[in-house]
Amino acid sequence: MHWADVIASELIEISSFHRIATGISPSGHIHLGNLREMVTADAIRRALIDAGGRAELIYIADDMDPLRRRYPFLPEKYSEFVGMPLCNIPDPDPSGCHESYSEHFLQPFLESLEILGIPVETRRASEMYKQGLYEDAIKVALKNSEKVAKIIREVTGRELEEDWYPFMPICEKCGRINTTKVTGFDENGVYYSCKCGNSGKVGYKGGGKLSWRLDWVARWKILKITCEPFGKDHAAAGGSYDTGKRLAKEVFEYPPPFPVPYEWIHLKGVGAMKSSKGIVIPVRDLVETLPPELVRYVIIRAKPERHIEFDPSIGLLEIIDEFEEKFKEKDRSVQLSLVQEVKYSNVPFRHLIVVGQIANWDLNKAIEILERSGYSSENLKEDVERRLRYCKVWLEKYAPKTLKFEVISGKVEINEEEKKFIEKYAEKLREDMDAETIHKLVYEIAKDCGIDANKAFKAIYKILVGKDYGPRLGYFIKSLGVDWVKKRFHEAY
RNA sequence: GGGCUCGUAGCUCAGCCAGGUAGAGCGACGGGCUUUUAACCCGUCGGUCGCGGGUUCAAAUCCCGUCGAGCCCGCCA
Repeated sequence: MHWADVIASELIEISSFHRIATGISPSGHIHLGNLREMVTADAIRRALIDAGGRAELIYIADDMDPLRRRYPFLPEKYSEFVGMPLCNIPDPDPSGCHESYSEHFLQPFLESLEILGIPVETRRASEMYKQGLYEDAIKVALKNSEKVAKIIREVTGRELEEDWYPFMPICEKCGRINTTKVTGFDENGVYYSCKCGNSGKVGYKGGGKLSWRLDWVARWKILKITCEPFGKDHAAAGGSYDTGKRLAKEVFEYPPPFPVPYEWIHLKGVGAMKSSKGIVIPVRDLVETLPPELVRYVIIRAKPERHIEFDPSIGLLEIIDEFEEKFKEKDRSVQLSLVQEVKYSNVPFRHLIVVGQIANWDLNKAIEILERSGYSSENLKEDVERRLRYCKVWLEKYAPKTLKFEVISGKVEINEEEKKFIEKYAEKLREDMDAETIHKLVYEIAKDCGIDANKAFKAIYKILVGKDYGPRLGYFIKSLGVDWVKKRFHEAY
């Protein structure tokens, strides 16, 4: 049974309707590692529906979260914004394409979610706070500060100051949220003093936010969350899910959601993807490189509790092979990955890599080549058009050099034997020959010259692509144009 | 100090939740194929399921312990 179906079957015993929450932080590029949370949630949503239940996905974008420090990808002057809520910090892109720091990272991610077929209700924390949705929760938390502190002490073993409050006001003077300290509260608002020297009072609607461990729990109740995937950092003993469970029951009187902890995705040879370190593959980039079903498949094929070692290069090619194979078997991971009804032709991605390069990414030329090689199906053109685009991007961005070739010009060093072969070959090569004839001619001429066919092929590849090997020769020469190839032979030595 | 995950063929992993004669892909080796760049087809080799104990008619699977690897929490979120 697929992991998503196992979770769905457990959920459906609790209720037939579920609200699944996700909470990826828009504090930097949202990357493949973050995406795991969304795709995991969506796989569960689909599994629930397949099991006869209903489900909705909610994404709480915590744009009230303060900027922790100036990350390496940020300009120098961003030091001054450290501590301010992300929604109040300007777009770090020099073009200022979005209205705030958080929107700059959030927007492309939301676009990607549409491409990935993940229907999600997005709620921004800043808006929820301003709308007053948190008001009751804040009051409950403040009134129960001692109880909250006790729970946190018991679960985490951490010491909290006597006058600790689970609320972080935004300083009206310096705009920071992590430099303030609550000094008291009443019906009108929360009183604070800030390290900047300012002190004052903020309201319950948008004047500040609950500290993380409380904020998370408050959301569960406000949005009626029943299930939530989260990173294993939250899942560790004494982590925020542990405190959350108790706070939910004892302070907010709401049952904690069904937890689905998941592991990090590592970038092969680099380590865990961390937006703060800038080692990431942004989701936006990924959906331009791979068909959506494959992006999903990378995540869905692995159980959430397992590490994923993501290799965007040759390793990805192996996953694509696997996907194409399992696609025929109606594999469950494939089912849960498909976004729309896509009709795959029988052309492997691996082969498109070669054809695309020969055809110089021209669709009609590519189709022509494919048809000559015997591929045919109703949806060939439609499918190739779609996947050829991805293929090109992948090849440019992630493919190992060994899979790329480039038609070269200029002189090439070849020996007498090779020269003799090339000359004879060029002499016999004619424009009206078909690919197969061109190909067979190599063996013929090689035999005449008394050289090994292998050497003959190598000689030609050396001249055309500067390597000992290359794409299947007949089609290659045909698509380059026989006359052009002859000319190339002449200028090569 | 605490928690989680992993340990099964040379490699990557499936199988474990609901116990019933160890699987796949890749690699290697042998063969086929007048080259789809790491194409394709056929075949062979390859594992005391980390280790020790327990439960059971029966354990890779359940339980206890132990060793090794990785990560997380004990700042913030």
